Amino acid sequence: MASTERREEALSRQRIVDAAVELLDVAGEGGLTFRALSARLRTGPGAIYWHVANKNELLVAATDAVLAGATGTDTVEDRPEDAIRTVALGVFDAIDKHPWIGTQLARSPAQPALLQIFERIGQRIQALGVPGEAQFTSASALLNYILGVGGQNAANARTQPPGTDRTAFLATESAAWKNLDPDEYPFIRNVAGQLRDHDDRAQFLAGVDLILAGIANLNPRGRTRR
Amino acid sequence: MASTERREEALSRQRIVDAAVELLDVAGEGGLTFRALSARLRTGPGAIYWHVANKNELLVAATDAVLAGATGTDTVEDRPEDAIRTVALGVFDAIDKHPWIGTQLARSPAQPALLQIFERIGQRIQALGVPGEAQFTSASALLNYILGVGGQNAANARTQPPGTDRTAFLATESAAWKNLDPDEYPFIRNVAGQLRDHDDRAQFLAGVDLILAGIANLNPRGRTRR
DNA sequence: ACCTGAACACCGTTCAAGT
DNA sequence: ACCTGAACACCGTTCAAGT
Repeated sequence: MASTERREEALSRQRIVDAAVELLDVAGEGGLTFRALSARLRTGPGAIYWHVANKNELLVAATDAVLAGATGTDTVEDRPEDAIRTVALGVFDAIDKHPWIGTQLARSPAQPALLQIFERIGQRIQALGVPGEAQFTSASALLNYILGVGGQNAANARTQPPGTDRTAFLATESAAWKNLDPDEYPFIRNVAGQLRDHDDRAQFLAGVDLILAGIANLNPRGRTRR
Repeated sequence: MASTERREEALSRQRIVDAAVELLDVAGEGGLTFRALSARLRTGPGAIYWHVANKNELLVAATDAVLAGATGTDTVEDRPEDAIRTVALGVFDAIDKHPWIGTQLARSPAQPALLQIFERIGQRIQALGVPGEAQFTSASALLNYILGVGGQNAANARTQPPGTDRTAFLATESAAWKNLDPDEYPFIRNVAGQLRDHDDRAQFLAGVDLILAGIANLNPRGRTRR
Protein backbone atom coordinates (compact mmCIF):
# COMPACT_ATOMS: atom_id res chain seq x y z
CA MET A 1 0.00 0.00 0.00
CA ALA A 2 2.94 2.25 0.50
CA SER A 3 3.34 2.58 -3.25
CA THR A 4 -0.14 4.15 -3.64
CA GLU A 5 0.76 6.83 -1.10
CA ARG A 6 -0.17 10.36 -2.14
CA ARG A 7 2.68 11.84 -4.19
CA GLU A 8 3.50 15.51 -3.88
CA GLU A 9 3.07 17.03 -7.31
CA ALA A 10 5.19 20.01 -8.25
CA LEU A 11 3.47 23.35 -8.20
CA SER A 12 2.41 24.62 -11.60
CA ARG A 13 0.27 27.35 -13.02
CA GLN A 14 -2.22 24.72 -14.06
CA ARG A 15 -2.54 23.24 -10.56
CA ILE A 16 -2.84 26.70 -9.02
CA VAL A 17 -5.62 27.73 -11.39
CA ASP A 18 -7.48 24.46 -10.84
CA ALA A 19 -7.27 24.84 -7.08
CA ALA A 20 -8.45 28.44 -7.38
CA VAL A 21 -11.51 27.34 -9.34
CA GLU A 22 -12.35 24.73 -6.69
CA LEU A 23 -11.92 27.25 -3.92
CA LEU A 24 -14.11 29.80 -5.68
CA ASP A 25 -16.78 27.19 -6.27
CA VAL A 26 -16.99 25.98 -2.69
CA ALA A 27 -16.22 29.16 -0.79
CA GLY A 28 -17.43 31.92 -3.09
CA GLU A 29 -15.70 35.03 -4.27
CA GLY A 30 -14.49 35.91 -0.79
CA GLY A 31 -13.02 32.46 -0.34
CA LEU A 32 -10.16 32.87 -2.77
CA THR A 33 -7.22 33.94 -0.65
CA PHE A 34 -3.55 33.41 -1.21
CA ARG A 35 -3.31 31.95 2.27
CA ALA A 36 -6.22 29.56 1.78
CA LEU A 37 -4.97 28.66 -1.67
CA SER A 38 -1.42 27.99 -0.53
CA ALA A 39 -2.68 25.90 2.39
CA ARG A 40 -4.66 23.78 -0.06
CA LEU A 41 -1.56 23.39 -2.21
CA ARG A 42 0.60 22.68 0.87
CA THR A 43 2.99 25.51 0.26
CA GLY A 44 3.53 29.11 1.30
CA PRO A 45 1.67 32.11 -0.13
CA GLY A 46 4.82 33.41 -1.75
CA ALA A 47 5.24 30.30 -3.89
CA ILE A 48 2.13 31.15 -5.88
CA TYR A 49 3.66 34.41 -6.99
CA TRP A 50 6.32 32.55 -8.85
CA HIS A 51 3.67 31.21 -11.24
CA VAL A 52 1.06 33.97 -11.21
CA ALA A 53 1.65 37.70 -11.21
CA ASN A 54 -1.16 38.69 -8.86
CA LYS A 55 -4.70 37.97 -7.78
CA ASN A 56 -6.31 39.61 -10.76
CA GLU A 57 -4.33 37.47 -13.19
CA LEU A 58 -5.39 34.44 -11.20
CA LEU A 59 -9.06 35.42 -11.46
CA VAL A 60 -8.76 35.99 -15.19
CA ALA A 61 -7.08 32.61 -15.65
CA ALA A 62 -9.69 30.85 -13.50
CA THR A 63 -12.52 32.42 -15.49
CA ASP A 64 -10.93 31.46 -18.77
CA ALA A 65 -10.35 27.91 -17.60
CA VAL A 66 -14.03 27.45 -16.77
CA LEU A 67 -15.38 29.31 -19.76
CA ALA A 68 -13.11 27.67 -22.31
CA GLY A 69 -15.11 24.48 -22.66
CA ALA A 70 -18.45 25.98 -21.74
CA THR A 71 -19.55 27.78 -24.86
CA GLY A 72 -20.44 24.68 -26.79
CA THR A 73 -18.98 23.29 -29.95
CA ASP A 74 -19.36 25.05 -33.22
CA THR A 75 -21.62 23.14 -35.55
CA VAL A 76 -21.38 24.69 -38.94
CA GLU A 77 -24.69 23.26 -40.02
CA ASP A 78 -26.63 25.05 -37.31
CA ARG A 79 -28.79 27.95 -38.33
CA PRO A 80 -26.96 31.10 -37.20
CA GLU A 81 -29.70 32.02 -34.72
CA ASP A 82 -29.42 28.62 -33.08
CA ALA A 83 -25.65 28.83 -32.90
CA ILE A 84 -25.99 32.19 -31.14
CA ARG A 85 -28.50 30.70 -28.70
CA THR A 86 -26.07 27.85 -28.00
CA VAL A 87 -23.21 30.19 -27.20
CA ALA A 88 -25.45 32.39 -25.06
CA LEU A 89 -26.81 29.44 -23.10
CA GLY A 90 -23.30 28.12 -22.64
CA VAL A 91 -22.27 31.34 -20.92
CA PHE A 92 -25.50 31.44 -18.93
CA ASP A 93 -25.10 27.89 -17.66
CA ALA A 94 -21.45 28.42 -16.81
CA ILE A 95 -22.34 31.44 -14.68
CA ASP A 96 -25.19 29.54 -13.10
CA LYS A 97 -22.74 26.84 -12.07
CA HIS A 98 -19.92 29.20 -11.10
CA PRO A 99 -21.51 32.51 -10.09
CA TRP A 100 -18.16 34.19 -9.47
CA ILE A 101 -17.60 34.17 -13.24
CA GLY A 102 -20.46 36.60 -13.63
CA THR A 103 -18.75 39.11 -11.39
CA GLN A 104 -15.39 38.56 -13.01
CA LEU A 105 -16.68 39.04 -16.57
CA ALA A 106 -18.11 42.37 -15.52
CA ARG A 107 -14.76 43.40 -14.06
CA SER A 108 -12.09 42.56 -16.59
CA PRO A 109 -12.67 43.83 -20.11
CA ALA A 110 -9.77 42.20 -21.91
CA GLN A 111 -10.73 38.75 -20.63
CA PRO A 112 -9.60 36.41 -23.45
CA ALA A 113 -12.64 34.13 -23.09
CA LEU A 114 -14.79 37.15 -23.83
CA LEU A 115 -13.01 37.73 -27.09
CA GLN A 116 -13.74 34.21 -28.21
CA ILE A 117 -17.41 34.50 -27.33
CA PHE A 118 -17.62 37.79 -29.14
CA GLU A 119 -16.03 36.20 -32.20
CA ARG A 120 -18.47 33.31 -32.21
CA ILE A 121 -21.44 35.61 -31.97
CA GLY A 122 -20.05 37.95 -34.59
CA GLN A 123 -19.50 35.21 -37.15
CA ARG A 124 -23.13 34.19 -36.86
CA ILE A 125 -24.29 37.78 -37.09
CA GLN A 126 -22.36 37.99 -40.32
CA ALA A 127 -23.93 34.74 -41.52
CA LEU A 128 -27.35 36.22 -40.82
CA GLY A 129 -26.66 38.79 -43.51
CA VAL A 130 -26.63 41.80 -41.21
CA PRO A 131 -25.22 44.79 -43.12
CA GLY A 132 -21.58 45.57 -42.37
CA GLU A 133 -22.00 48.70 -40.32
CA ALA A 134 -24.58 47.06 -38.07
CA GLN A 135 -22.58 43.90 -37.36
CA PHE A 136 -20.45 45.36 -34.62
CA THR A 137 -23.45 46.94 -32.92
CA SER A 138 -25.52 43.75 -33.14
CA ALA A 139 -22.84 41.48 -31.74
CA SER A 140 -22.07 43.98 -28.98
CA ALA A 141 -25.73 44.22 -28.00
CA LEU A 142 -25.95 40.46 -27.64
CA LEU A 143 -22.75 40.22 -25.64
CA ASN A 144 -23.71 43.08 -23.34
CA TYR A 145 -27.10 41.55 -22.70
CA ILE A 146 -25.50 38.20 -21.87
CA LEU A 147 -23.05 39.84 -19.50
CA GLY A 148 -25.80 41.89 -17.88
CA VAL A 149 -27.85 38.82 -17.09
CA GLY A 150 -24.73 37.05 -15.87
CA GLY A 151 -23.86 39.90 -13.55
CA GLN A 152 -27.33 39.98 -12.05
CA ASN A 153 -27.40 36.24 -11.58
CA ALA A 154 -24.06 36.38 -9.86
CA ALA A 155 -25.30 39.18 -7.63
CA ASN A 156 -28.38 37.21 -6.70
CA ALA A 157 -26.31 34.15 -5.98
CA ARG A 158 -24.05 36.19 -3.73
CA THR A 159 -26.89 37.37 -1.50
CA GLN A 160 -28.05 33.80 -0.95
CA PRO A 161 -26.05 31.26 1.01
CA PRO A 162 -24.82 28.70 -1.55
CA GLY A 163 -27.40 26.03 -2.24
CA THR A 164 -30.40 28.08 -1.19
CA ASP A 165 -33.68 26.89 -2.60
CA ARG A 166 -34.38 28.96 -5.65
CA THR A 167 -38.14 28.59 -5.38
CA ALA A 168 -38.11 29.91 -1.83
CA PHE A 169 -35.95 32.84 -2.86
CA LEU A 170 -38.29 33.81 -5.69
CA ALA A 171 -41.31 33.47 -3.40
CA THR A 172 -39.78 35.83 -0.84
CA GLU A 173 -38.74 38.32 -3.48
CA SER A 174 -42.13 38.14 -5.14
CA ALA A 175 -43.89 38.77 -1.83
CA ALA A 176 -41.69 41.80 -1.24
CA TRP A 177 -42.66 43.20 -4.65
CA LYS A 178 -46.32 42.77 -3.82
CA ASN A 179 -45.86 44.89 -0.72
CA LEU A 180 -44.50 47.88 -2.63
CA ASP A 181 -46.44 51.13 -2.70
CA PRO A 182 -49.06 50.74 -5.46
CA ASP A 183 -48.80 54.41 -6.39
CA GLU A 184 -45.04 54.31 -6.85
CA TYR A 185 -44.56 50.80 -8.20
CA PRO A 186 -47.68 49.74 -10.08
CA PHE A 187 -45.79 47.83 -12.76
CA ILE A 188 -43.55 45.87 -10.44
CA ARG A 189 -46.49 44.91 -8.23
CA ASN A 190 -48.23 43.78 -11.34
CA VAL A 191 -45.48 41.43 -12.49
CA ALA A 192 -44.65 40.14 -9.01
CA GLY A 193 -46.54 36.95 -9.78
CA GLN A 194 -44.53 36.40 -12.95
CA LEU A 195 -41.34 36.78 -10.95
CA ARG A 196 -42.34 33.92 -8.67
CA ASP A 197 -43.15 31.51 -11.46
CA HIS A 198 -40.63 32.48 -14.10
CA ASP A 199 -37.86 30.29 -15.39
CA ASP A 200 -34.55 32.17 -15.40
CA ARG A 201 -33.13 30.24 -18.28
CA ALA A 202 -36.23 30.55 -20.45
CA GLN A 203 -36.44 34.26 -19.73
CA PHE A 204 -32.79 34.67 -20.62
CA LEU A 205 -33.42 32.97 -23.94
CA ALA A 206 -36.51 35.09 -24.55
CA GLY A 207 -34.32 38.16 -24.17
CA VAL A 208 -31.83 36.77 -26.68
CA ASP A 209 -34.72 36.17 -29.05
CA LEU A 210 -35.93 39.72 -28.60
CA ILE A 211 -32.55 41.01 -29.72
CA LEU A 212 -32.39 38.50 -32.56
CA ALA A 213 -35.81 39.71 -33.74
CA GLY A 214 -34.56 43.26 -33.64
CA ILE A 215 -31.52 42.22 -35.65
CA ALA A 216 -33.64 40.37 -38.22
CA ASN A 217 -35.48 43.63 -38.64
CA LEU A 218 -32.25 45.27 -39.82
CA ASN A 219 -31.69 42.66 -42.47
CA PRO A 220 -32.57 43.88 -45.97
CA ARG A 221 -33.37 40.32 -46.98
CA GLY A 222 -36.00 40.34 -44.25
CA ARG A 223 -36.41 37.69 -41.63
CA THR A 224 -37.65 34.94 -43.91
CA ARG A 225 -34.22 33.78 -44.95
CA ARG A 226 -33.75 30.20 -46.10
CA MET B 1 -13.40 87.51 8.96
CA ALA B 2 -13.54 85.32 12.06
CA SER B 3 -17.26 84.86 11.54
CA THR B 4 -16.81 83.26 8.11
CA GLU B 5 -14.43 80.71 9.61
CA ARG B 6 -15.11 77.13 8.61
CA ARG B 7 -17.69 75.69 10.99
CA GLU B 8 -17.48 72.04 11.98
CA GLU B 9 -20.69 70.44 10.85
CA ALA B 10 -22.02 67.48 12.78
CA LEU B 11 -21.54 64.11 11.18
CA SER B 12 -24.61 62.76 9.42
CA ARG B 13 -25.47 59.95 7.07
CA GLN B 14 -25.98 62.56 4.38
CA ARG B 15 -22.52 64.10 4.79
CA ILE B 16 -20.91 60.67 4.90
CA VAL B 17 -22.58 59.53 1.69
CA ASP B 18 -21.69 62.79 -0.06
CA ALA B 19 -18.07 62.47 0.96
CA ALA B 20 -18.05 58.85 -0.18
CA VAL B 21 -19.30 59.87 -3.62
CA GLU B 22 -16.58 62.52 -3.90
CA LEU B 23 -13.93 60.05 -2.84
CA LEU B 24 -15.12 57.44 -5.32
CA ASP B 25 -15.16 60.00 -8.10
CA VAL B 26 -11.65 61.28 -7.53
CA ALA B 27 -9.91 58.14 -6.31
CA GLY B 28 -11.85 55.33 -7.94
CA GLU B 29 -13.33 52.21 -6.44
CA GLY B 30 -10.18 51.43 -4.50
CA GLY B 31 -10.12 54.92 -3.04
CA LEU B 32 -13.09 54.51 -0.76
CA THR B 33 -11.63 53.52 2.58
CA PHE B 34 -13.02 54.09 6.06
CA ARG B 35 -9.72 55.63 7.01
CA ALA B 36 -9.58 57.97 4.01
CA LEU B 37 -13.24 58.80 4.46
CA SER B 38 -12.91 59.55 8.16
CA ALA B 39 -9.83 61.68 7.53
CA ARG B 40 -11.80 63.72 5.03
CA LEU B 41 -14.59 64.13 7.56
CA ARG B 42 -12.11 64.93 10.32
CA THR B 43 -13.13 62.13 12.59
CA GLY B 44 -12.18 58.55 13.40
CA PRO B 45 -13.13 55.49 11.34
CA GLY B 46 -15.38 54.22 14.12
CA ALA B 47 -17.60 57.29 13.98
CA ILE B 48 -18.86 56.36 10.52
CA TYR B 49 -20.22 53.08 11.83
CA TRP B 50 -22.66 54.96 14.00
CA HIS B 51 -24.43 56.18 10.85
CA VAL B 52 -23.77 53.39 8.35
CA ALA B 53 -23.82 49.67 9.03
CA ASN B 54 -20.90 48.69 6.81
CA LYS B 55 -19.10 49.38 3.56
CA ASN B 56 -21.64 47.65 1.38
CA GLU B 57 -24.46 49.77 2.75
CA LEU B 58 -22.34 52.82 2.09
CA LEU B 59 -21.79 51.79 -1.53
CA VAL B 60 -25.48 51.14 -2.03
CA ALA B 61 -26.34 54.53 -0.56
CA ALA B 62 -23.72 56.29 -2.68
CA THR B 63 -25.01 54.64 -5.84
CA ASP B 64 -28.57 55.56 -5.01
CA ALA B 65 -27.61 59.13 -4.26
CA VAL B 66 -26.02 59.56 -7.68
CA LEU B 67 -28.61 57.62 -9.61
CA ALA B 68 -31.62 59.24 -7.98
CA GLY B 69 -31.58 62.39 -10.06
CA ALA B 70 -29.95 60.86 -13.11
CA THR B 71 -32.74 58.95 -14.80
CA GLY B 72 -34.49 62.02 -16.14
CA THR B 73 -37.91 63.38 -15.38
CA ASP B 74 -40.99 61.54 -16.45
CA THR B 75 -42.79 63.36 -19.20
CA VAL B 76 -46.15 61.76 -19.66
CA GLU B 77 -46.50 63.11 -23.18
CA ASP B 78 -43.42 61.33 -24.43
CA ARG B 79 -43.87 58.36 -26.70
CA PRO B 80 -43.11 55.27 -24.61
CA GLU B 81 -40.09 54.35 -26.74
CA ASP B 82 -38.62 57.80 -26.17
CA ALA B 83 -39.24 57.63 -22.45
CA ILE B 84 -37.39 54.32 -22.34
CA ARG B 85 -34.50 55.81 -24.30
CA THR B 86 -34.38 58.72 -21.85
CA VAL B 87 -34.18 56.44 -18.82
CA ALA B 88 -31.57 54.25 -20.50
CA LEU B 89 -29.42 57.21 -21.47
CA GLY B 90 -29.75 58.60 -17.96
CA VAL B 91 -28.23 55.44 -16.53
CA PHE B 92 -25.59 55.33 -19.26
CA ASP B 93 -24.50 58.90 -18.67
CA ALA B 94 -24.45 58.45 -14.90
CA ILE B 95 -22.12 55.47 -15.26
CA ASP B 96 -20.00 57.36 -17.75
CA LYS B 97 -19.58 60.13 -15.19
CA HIS B 98 -19.18 57.83 -12.18
CA PRO B 99 -17.79 54.51 -13.45
CA TRP B 100 -17.88 52.90 -10.00
CA ILE B 101 -21.69 52.85 -10.27
CA GLY B 102 -21.42 50.36 -13.09
CA THR B 103 -19.56 47.93 -10.89
CA GLN B 104 -21.88 48.49 -7.96
CA LEU B 105 -25.06 47.93 -9.99
CA ALA B 106 -23.68 44.59 -11.10
CA ARG B 107 -22.96 43.67 -7.49
CA SER B 108 -26.01 44.51 -5.44
CA PRO B 109 -29.30 43.17 -6.75
CA ALA B 110 -31.74 44.78 -4.32
CA GLN B 111 -30.32 48.22 -5.05
CA PRO B 112 -33.34 50.54 -4.61
CA ALA B 113 -32.38 52.74 -7.54
CA LEU B 114 -32.59 49.69 -9.75
CA LEU B 115 -36.15 49.06 -8.70
CA GLN B 116 -37.14 52.55 -9.72
CA ILE B 117 -35.48 52.21 -13.10
CA PHE B 118 -37.16 48.88 -13.65
CA GLU B 119 -40.51 50.43 -12.76
CA ARG B 120 -40.03 53.29 -15.21
CA ILE B 121 -39.14 50.95 -18.01
CA GLY B 122 -41.97 48.58 -17.16
CA GLN B 123 -44.61 51.28 -17.25
CA ARG B 124 -43.57 52.23 -20.75
CA ILE B 125 -43.49 48.63 -21.85
CA GLN B 126 -47.06 48.40 -20.67
CA ALA B 127 -47.93 51.59 -22.52
CA LEU B 128 -46.50 50.07 -25.68
CA GLY B 129 -49.24 47.47 -25.52
CA VAL B 130 -46.97 44.51 -24.93
CA PRO B 131 -49.06 41.50 -23.90
CA GLY B 132 -49.10 40.81 -20.17
CA GLU B 133 -46.96 37.69 -20.11
CA ALA B 134 -44.24 39.33 -22.16
CA GLN B 135 -44.03 42.54 -20.13
CA PHE B 136 -41.78 41.15 -17.43
CA THR B 137 -39.45 39.58 -19.95
CA SER B 138 -39.26 42.71 -22.09
CA ALA B 139 -38.51 45.07 -19.21
CA SER B 140 -35.94 42.64 -17.81
CA ALA B 141 -34.20 42.34 -21.17
CA LEU B 142 -33.86 46.12 -21.40
CA LEU B 143 -32.59 46.45 -17.83
CA ASN B 144 -30.10 43.62 -18.22
CA TYR B 145 -28.75 45.12 -21.42
CA ILE B 146 -28.35 48.51 -19.75
CA LEU B 147 -26.54 46.95 -16.81
CA GLY B 148 -24.34 44.90 -19.09
CA VAL B 149 -23.17 47.95 -21.00
CA GLY B 150 -22.69 49.80 -17.72
CA GLY B 151 -20.56 47.02 -16.32
CA GLN B 152 -18.33 46.89 -19.38
CA ASN B 153 -17.93 50.65 -19.44
CA ALA B 154 -16.97 50.60 -15.79
CA ALA B 155 -14.48 47.83 -16.47
CA ASN B 156 -12.93 49.78 -19.33
CA ALA B 157 -12.72 52.90 -17.20
CA ARG B 158 -10.98 50.95 -14.46
CA THR B 159 -8.17 49.78 -16.72
CA GLN B 160 -7.43 53.32 -17.84
CA PRO B 161 -5.98 55.95 -15.52
CA PRO B 162 -8.78 58.48 -14.94
CA GLY B 163 -8.91 61.09 -17.64
CA THR B 164 -7.22 59.00 -20.31
CA ASP B 165 -7.88 60.08 -23.84
CA ARG B 166 -10.70 57.96 -25.15
CA THR B 167 -9.61 58.25 -28.78
CA ALA B 168 -6.15 56.99 -27.97
CA PHE B 169 -7.58 54.08 -26.00
CA LEU B 170 -9.82 53.01 -28.86
CA ALA B 171 -6.96 53.34 -31.34
CA THR B 172 -4.74 51.04 -29.25
CA GLU B 173 -7.50 48.52 -28.74
CA SER B 174 -8.42 48.62 -32.41
CA ALA B 175 -4.80 48.02 -33.40
CA ALA B 176 -4.66 45.03 -31.07
CA TRP B 177 -7.74 43.57 -32.72
CA LYS B 178 -6.17 43.95 -36.11
CA ASN B 179 -3.20 41.89 -34.96
CA LEU B 180 -5.30 38.89 -33.98
CA ASP B 181 -4.91 35.61 -35.83
CA PRO B 182 -7.04 35.90 -39.00
CA ASP B 183 -7.97 32.22 -38.83
CA GLU B 184 -9.23 32.37 -35.27
CA TYR B 185 -10.69 35.85 -35.17
CA PRO B 186 -11.88 36.85 -38.63
CA PHE B 187 -14.94 38.71 -37.40
CA ILE B 188 -13.17 40.76 -34.76
CA ARG B 189 -10.40 41.71 -37.17
CA ASN B 190 -13.08 42.75 -39.58
CA VAL B 191 -14.84 45.13 -37.19
CA ALA B 192 -11.64 46.50 -35.65
CA GLY B 193 -12.02 49.64 -37.73
CA GLN B 194 -15.55 50.15 -36.47
CA LEU B 195 -14.28 49.88 -32.91
CA ARG B 196 -11.89 52.75 -33.44
CA ASP B 197 -14.47 55.12 -34.89
CA HIS B 198 -17.57 54.13 -32.98
CA ASP B 199 -19.50 56.35 -30.59
CA ASP B 200 -20.19 54.52 -27.32
CA ARG B 201 -23.32 56.41 -26.59
CA ALA B 202 -24.77 55.99 -30.07
CA GLN B 203 -23.96 52.31 -30.06
CA PHE B 204 -25.61 51.93 -26.67
CA LEU B 205 -28.75 53.57 -28.04
CA ALA B 206 -28.65 51.39 -31.14
CA GLY B 207 -28.71 48.36 -28.86
CA VAL B 208 -31.71 49.74 -26.99
CA ASP B 209 -33.42 50.25 -30.34
CA LEU B 210 -32.66 46.68 -31.35
CA ILE B 211 -34.46 45.42 -28.26
CA LEU B 212 -37.30 47.88 -28.77
CA ALA B 213 -37.70 46.60 -32.33
CA GLY B 214 -37.84 43.06 -31.02
CA ILE B 215 -40.47 44.12 -28.50
CA ALA B 216 -42.53 45.86 -31.17
CA ASN B 217 -42.50 42.58 -32.98
CA LEU B 218 -44.34 40.97 -30.05
CA ASN B 219 -47.08 43.54 -30.12
CA PRO B 220 -50.29 42.25 -31.72
CA ARG B 221 -51.19 45.80 -32.69
CA GLY B 222 -47.97 45.95 -34.66
CA ARG B 223 -45.47 48.72 -34.42
CA THR B 224 -47.57 51.41 -36.07
CA ARG B 225 -49.43 52.30 -32.89
CA ARG B 226 -51.03 55.77 -32.47
C1' DA C 1 14.89 27.52 -10.96
C1' DC C 2 11.78 27.16 -7.57
C1' DC C 3 9.98 27.27 -2.81
C1' DT C 4 9.57 29.00 2.21
C1' DG C 5 7.44 31.85 5.51
C1' DA C 6 8.21 35.93 8.12
C1' DA C 7 7.32 40.71 7.48
C1' DC C 8 5.17 45.01 5.49
C1' DA C 9 1.59 47.97 4.56
C1' DC C 10 -2.57 47.98 4.29
C1' DC C 11 -7.83 46.72 4.99
C1' DG C 12 -13.00 46.51 7.43
C1' DT C 13 -14.81 46.32 11.75
C1' DT C 14 -15.23 46.39 16.90
C1' DC C 15 -15.37 48.37 21.28
C1' DA C 16 -13.96 50.38 25.68
C1' DA C 17 -13.66 54.83 26.87
C1' DG C 18 -14.82 59.38 26.61
C1' DT C 19 -18.17 63.73 26.04
C1' DA D 1 -26.68 60.11 21.77
C1' DC D 2 -22.69 60.47 19.47
C1' DC D 3 -17.66 60.44 18.77
C1' DT D 4 -12.66 58.78 19.50
C1' DG D 5 -8.92 55.97 18.21
C1' DA D 6 -6.47 51.94 19.60
C1' DA D 7 -6.82 47.16 18.67
C1' DC D 8 -8.21 42.78 16.23
C1' DA D 9 -8.29 39.75 12.59
C1' DC D 10 -7.62 39.70 8.47
C1' DC D 11 -5.83 40.85 3.46
C1' DG D 12 -2.30 41.04 -1.03
C1' DT D 13 2.31 41.27 -1.86
C1' DT D 14 7.42 41.29 -1.13
C1' DC D 15 11.77 39.39 -0.27
C1' DA D 16 15.75 37.50 2.14
C1' DA D 17 16.91 33.06 2.79
C1' DG D 18 16.96 28.49 1.69
C1' DT D 19 17.21 24.05 -1.64
